[in-house]
Amino acid sequence: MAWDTERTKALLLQAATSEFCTRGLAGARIDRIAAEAGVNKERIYQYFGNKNALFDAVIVAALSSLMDEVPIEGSGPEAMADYAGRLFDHHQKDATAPRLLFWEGLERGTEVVGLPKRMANCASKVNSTIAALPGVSREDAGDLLITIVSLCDAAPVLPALDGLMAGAEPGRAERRRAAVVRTVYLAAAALAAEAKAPAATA
Amino acid sequence: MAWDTERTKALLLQAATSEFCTRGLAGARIDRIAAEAGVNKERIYQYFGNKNALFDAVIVAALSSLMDEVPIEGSGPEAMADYAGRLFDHHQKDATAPRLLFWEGLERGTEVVGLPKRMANCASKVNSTIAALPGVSREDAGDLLITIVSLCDAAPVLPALDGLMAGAEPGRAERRRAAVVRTVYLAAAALAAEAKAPAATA
DNA sequence: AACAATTACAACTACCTAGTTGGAAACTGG
DNA sequence: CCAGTTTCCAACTAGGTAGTTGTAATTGTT
Repeated sequence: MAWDTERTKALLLQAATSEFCTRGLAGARIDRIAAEAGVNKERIYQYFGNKNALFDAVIVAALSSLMDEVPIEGSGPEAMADYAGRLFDHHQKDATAPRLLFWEGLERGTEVVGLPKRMANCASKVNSTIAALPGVSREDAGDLLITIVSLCDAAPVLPALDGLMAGAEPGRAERRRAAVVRTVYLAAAALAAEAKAPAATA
Repeated sequence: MAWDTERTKALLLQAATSEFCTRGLAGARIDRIAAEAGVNKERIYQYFGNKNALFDAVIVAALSSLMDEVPIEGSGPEAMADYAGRLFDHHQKDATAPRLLFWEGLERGTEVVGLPKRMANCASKVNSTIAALPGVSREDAGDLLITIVSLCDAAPVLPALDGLMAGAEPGRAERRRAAVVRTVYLAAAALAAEAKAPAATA
C-alpha cells in the first residue's frame, strides 16, 4: 500500500470540518476527528500543527470554497438580491460555512485581527465583488454585504429564534428566504437611488 | 455570618453568565465559575443541577432582562427602526445577550425544541410586541423581528466580518448602526405599504 | 438547650484530553 | 539491493474535567 499523503490530509480536513462545524473549537475532540478519518491522530500534529491550526485550516478551506460555489454575478440591486437568495439556499442545504463563521466569531472574538489576516486571499475577492453596485461608495457596499451575510448566515444557526418568532409552518424556509431577498433588494435599491441623486436624502 | 442563599445564587449566576458568555457551554469551566463567584462549586449542583441546567438559567435570565431593558415602544415602521437602533446600541455596550443566543444556537442546535420551551414566558412578550405593525400579518411581523435580531445580534459577534468587509475607520459602529436602522425602516415601511394596498405587489 | 434541617466546603473519584514518543513499515535515489 | 527518509501507529504522559461525598458549621423550632 503506497502512502497517499494528500488523501490522508484531505480525510483529516474533511473529518475536522464536520467535527468543528457541529461542536466548535472547544467542543471538538482530536481523537474523534482522527477516528472518523480512519487515521492516527499523530498525523494531525505532523500535518497541521495543533488543534488551533487545524481549525484555521478548516475555516479557510470552507470559506474559500463557499466563495467559489456562490459567486456574486452581475451588478445592481437585482444582482445583490439574487446573490442573497443563492447564499440563503446554499446555507440551507449545508450550514457548514455559517456555523464555522460564528464559531470563529465567538471563540476567537478577542483576537480580532485573526480572520482578516488569514483570509487575505478572500479579501481581494471581496474587494472586487464589492464593486457590484456602481456608483455606491466602498463603505456602503461593504455594509450591504455585511447585511446580506448577517441575514443569510444567522438563519441556519438560530433555528430557535425562527421557531419562537414565526412558528413552524410548512414552507417556513421559503417564506424566510423571500423576506431576506426582499429586504436586501430594498436596501440595495435605496443605495442605488442615492447614488443617482446624492442630495435627495439627508 | 448568616447564610445568604439568594446572594450566593446571584453571585453564581453572575459569574456563570460571564463565563458562558465568553467561553460557551463546552468551553466554560465549572471550577472557574465557582472561583470567580467566591463560592464552592458544589453549590452549583445543589442550586442549579448541573452545567447544562446552569447554562439554561443563564440564558433565560439574560434574555428576560434584555427584553425589559430594550422594549418595543409605539407602532409603525418608525417604531421598528427605533427599536432596532436601541437594540444595536445595547448590544454594542454589552454583547452578553447576542453571544449567549449564538452559543445556544450552535451548541444546542439539534434540540430545536429547547429554547422556545424554556422561553415560554418570553414568547408571550414577543407575541404582544409583534402587533407593533398594524395591518401586517403575524408571520410577516415575525419575519421583520427576525431580521432585526439577526442584524443587531450578528454585529458584535462577527467583528472579523466587519473588519474584512468595511475596514476599521473611526466611527465605524455609528455607520453600521445607521445602515441597520435604515434597512429595518425600509423593510417595515414596505410591509406597512403592502398592508394598505394588498394587491399592489405580486 | 436540644433537635432536625439546611448551608457550606475540602477532598476525592473516575474519566477524559491535547499533545508526545519510540519504533516499525513503506517508499526513494543510487 | 541498500542506506536514508518519510509515513504510520500503539502506547504513553501530564494535566485537566464534571460531578460526589463526608463532615462541620449555622439556622430555626420547640
